[in-house]
Amino acid sequence: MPELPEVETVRRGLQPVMEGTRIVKVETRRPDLRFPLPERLVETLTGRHVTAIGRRAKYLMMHLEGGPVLICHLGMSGSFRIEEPDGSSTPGVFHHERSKLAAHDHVVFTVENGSGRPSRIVFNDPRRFGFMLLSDEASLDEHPMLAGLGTEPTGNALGGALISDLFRDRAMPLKAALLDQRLIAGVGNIYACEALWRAKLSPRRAAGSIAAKPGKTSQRAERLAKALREVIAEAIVAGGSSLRDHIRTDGSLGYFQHRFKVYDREGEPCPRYECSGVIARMMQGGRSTFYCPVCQR
DNA sequence: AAGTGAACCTGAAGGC
DNA sequence: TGCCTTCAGGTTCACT
Repeated sequence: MPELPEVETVRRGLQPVMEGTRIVKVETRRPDLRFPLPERLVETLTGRHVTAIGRRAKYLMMHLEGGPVLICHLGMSGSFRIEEPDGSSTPGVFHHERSKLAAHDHVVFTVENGSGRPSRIVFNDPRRFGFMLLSDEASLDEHPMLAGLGTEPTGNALGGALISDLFRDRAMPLKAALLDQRLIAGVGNIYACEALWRAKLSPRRAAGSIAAKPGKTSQRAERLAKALREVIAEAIVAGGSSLRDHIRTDGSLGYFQHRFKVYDREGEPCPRYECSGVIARMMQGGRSTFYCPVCQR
């Protein structure tokens, strides 16, 4: 489910309910996700105030008073849902299920904002590829899961010049380069496909082939940088993509999936104006790549 | 270095 | 109805 836009959507959902609140209870309903849950998870979090909910690439960070940071990754199927207090005026679809937990609800946080009406934040992950790790504010950047991450594909940091520098002399296919979190961090299978279509670049092309010669600029690298920034930004505005299940913390759906141009559209005509191509699917590194063989070169 | 395949795990969808 | 295969938004590791 979650690439950068989905994780950012989750962050924005959690922020108003968690920031500034105190965690009054943490319940773990199994000992492990992808990794064993941190041994001291419950005792470290219980009773502490949440100071901020952050994000880096596809990682969520729950910052706690006094220094601890809970690093969360949603894997393929992880999600958080928020259960507002009974009688809250905030709309939520889970009021009636307040006392029930569903299959694959693995970690339950109860937070208290001072009104005397606690909310529950429930982490659900059927496939358990997600994980939670404890770190500390002071050493967060050096945490093994975060230290090697590349540039965020948001804002102005990612430009043609940087793409050129990152991709120069690399023989790996562009698609593989986009999925390499050490180069650009947060792009997954969907947005890699979509960005390459927008940039009219073949997923097969060697990454190094779009790099500018020293001292020059590369139109292809500029196009790819722009396509990445735009598709990520648009997806965040749309609340991410919801494919097989709900994504947003309030139970509503993101709607960017309706704007996919190539992803999961094998056999459909290429949506580009006056392109006669048909969207194709191939496997690269064990993942499906969707692309237009006609206009993506 | 690049490419492939497998592994982790569950569930949905499609074919028969 | 059931049984089987294939595939899925991520990451990592072993091997050619």
